Amino acid sequence: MSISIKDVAEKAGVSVATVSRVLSEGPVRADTKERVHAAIKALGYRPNLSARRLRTQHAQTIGLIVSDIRNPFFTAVGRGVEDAAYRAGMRVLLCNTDENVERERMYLRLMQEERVTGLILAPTLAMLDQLQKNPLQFPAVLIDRAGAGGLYDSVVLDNREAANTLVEHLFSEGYRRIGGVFGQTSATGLERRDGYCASMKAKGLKPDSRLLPPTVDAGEREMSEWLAGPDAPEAIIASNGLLLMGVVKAAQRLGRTIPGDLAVAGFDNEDWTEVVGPGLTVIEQPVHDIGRNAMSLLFDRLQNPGLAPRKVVLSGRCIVRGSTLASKPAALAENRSTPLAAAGAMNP
Amino acid sequence: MSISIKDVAEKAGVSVATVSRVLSEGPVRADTKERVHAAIKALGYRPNLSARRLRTQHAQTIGLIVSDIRNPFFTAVGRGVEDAAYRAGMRVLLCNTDENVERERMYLRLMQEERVTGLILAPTLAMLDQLQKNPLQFPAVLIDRAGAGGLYDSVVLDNREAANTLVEHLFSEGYRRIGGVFGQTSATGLERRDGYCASMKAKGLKPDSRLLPPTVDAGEREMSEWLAGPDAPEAIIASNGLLLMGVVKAAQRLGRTIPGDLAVAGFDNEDWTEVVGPGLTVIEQPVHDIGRNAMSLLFDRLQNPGLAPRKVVLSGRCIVRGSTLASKPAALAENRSTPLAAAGAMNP
DNA sequence: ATGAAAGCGCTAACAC
DNA sequence: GTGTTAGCGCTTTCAT
Repeated sequence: MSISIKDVAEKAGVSVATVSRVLSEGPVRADTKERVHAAIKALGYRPNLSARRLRTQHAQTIGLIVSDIRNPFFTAVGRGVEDAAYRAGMRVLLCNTDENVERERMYLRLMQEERVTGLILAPTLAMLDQLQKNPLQFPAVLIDRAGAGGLYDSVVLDNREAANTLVEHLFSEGYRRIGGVFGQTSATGLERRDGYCASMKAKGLKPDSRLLPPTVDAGEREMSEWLAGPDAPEAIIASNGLLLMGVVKAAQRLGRTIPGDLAVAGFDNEDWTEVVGPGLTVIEQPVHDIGRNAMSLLFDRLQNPGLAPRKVVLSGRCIVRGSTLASKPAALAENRSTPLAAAGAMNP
Repeated sequence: MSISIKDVAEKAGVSVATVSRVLSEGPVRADTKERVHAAIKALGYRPNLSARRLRTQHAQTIGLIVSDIRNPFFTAVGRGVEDAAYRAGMRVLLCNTDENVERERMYLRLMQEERVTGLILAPTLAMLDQLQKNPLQFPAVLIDRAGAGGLYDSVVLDNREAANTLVEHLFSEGYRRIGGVFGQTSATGLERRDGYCASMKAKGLKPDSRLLPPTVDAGEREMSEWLAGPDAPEAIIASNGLLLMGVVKAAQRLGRTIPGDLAVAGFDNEDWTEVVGPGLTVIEQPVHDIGRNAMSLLFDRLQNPGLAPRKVVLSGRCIVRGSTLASKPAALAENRSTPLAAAGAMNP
């Protein structure tokens, strides 16, 4: 049994109500306040948050459910959320689903049991569906993966545009046999594939894409087969940082040079994409903004629950690096370790 | 106000005690149990965890305080902790300190207010000191950074041995002017530096090391200056994944080839270290085991608070890749994108 | 400015 | 097997 407000009251010779007032900066005479503070310090008292939450009926807690916090995209978004929550005096309850609907459901239950103030969620495809049928009991904002949405606030990337940007870029660099690997568990993966397919068709090219679990291993395995086969592409687009890593690993394993044998472009401007090989061309997402925007939508809704659902669509930024510039290989060949030569931004 | 156990009791025509018993799988007649379950479903009832925790006086919660969850080392450790907690039916409360003692103190306070069952903590140097003077009120396990420890259970890497392994390896490859960059905020960084210095001196070499904030930027900045100056090393050791990335970026920015102009070795076997340049020689830490071991120490202590503090020391594994093999550059020169040629493991 | 007391939702004696 | 009740630690009227 730990120190309670009652112990403090006793020690300070006041009632528990007074102690409570001191804690919440209520109206208390200066000298009593002093006595209470002294008692708190002497006893090492810390208020019990469970009790406080039970009494006040608000948890001051934001739930954050993502697929895998090891994915740098979600770590960054998570920090954005955390920073905003922290400024608002709220806790963040973070959960990983591993793209597993069972776990997702479990954590959703947990959020309810914690009576969270609000929820920020990157749902799997399966969950997205359920969310429409069984709406959540508390305010929620969808991030990264909103699908057609409708019921919820959301903040997402313009996935089709971004995919189109990559295709355009590869096309303009002379590539025609452009393949794609996309995450199969999220609306985001599907949208990027849609954008890719549409863009290819618009150019009279034949799209060739694979849907995979969004992991490094799956990407490496699939690409190893694909690159070894007869229909190997000359350029590849990967729909997130994990698959992108898988593509690079597969290319290296098979001894394919980048961009000589295979041009590579993808999503997520992680640190390593700048230093690997000739540098990788990627779509940079405004990761921190995604978290911040989500929190701001959430706070708006908390203050005004009647609001119509809003969808914030952010634009990616295409960072061109050597991995898609086979047409000018001379600039790269002379020095193995200065692949930054071709770095720059287009389509801001 | 949300649905409470009372509403369920009413709807099912039983007392709240009975509902509670149903929830905790207590002795209840089958048909009443059924009625209660029906009521729960009909009302969409979910128990209030704050109330339950208040009443039962245990939070079923493990606190986890790390410096930065974006650091893949901590993300991995975190998953180890989470998995173990999950199996034991416990929540994990995760907090990032950014190596900032203020935030660290704040989160420690939070943990107390949440009345966590136990705590797993990677403290800064400054906090490590305070922990000895003001012992925590609840069971805690130190990870990654235990210092001399004494008061707490801990699980750490054999940092001196690992640093020594890297020096040995570089030495045997013919390098003599071996520098090092180490994190300045953790006991771990200091230990690795100690090991490095001792090892260098034992060989009659002059250690040359820098203590830095453990970030990519700090590493890149420091190394950029160092490499451009007159006392540039011919090999460098980086004490964690972030500094290692900084080293690589600096080398690239200055046009230094790896390992031709600069050999590079470091800690943390992250995915990208395998694909960058000729592959980076690193010490692989048993990241998942660290989390698991920490949880198991914690559970032991919860069951038996009288136990003397235990320290678990794990060994790293040195994975040799091309970044330290300048002596055989021919094998690497022929193909820019197959740097795995020299991969292998020593010192298991 | 301060205290007395009710009650948030739940579990655990204790009765029957 | 089930109901009654006390109380976990806190905040918040309502008195004074």
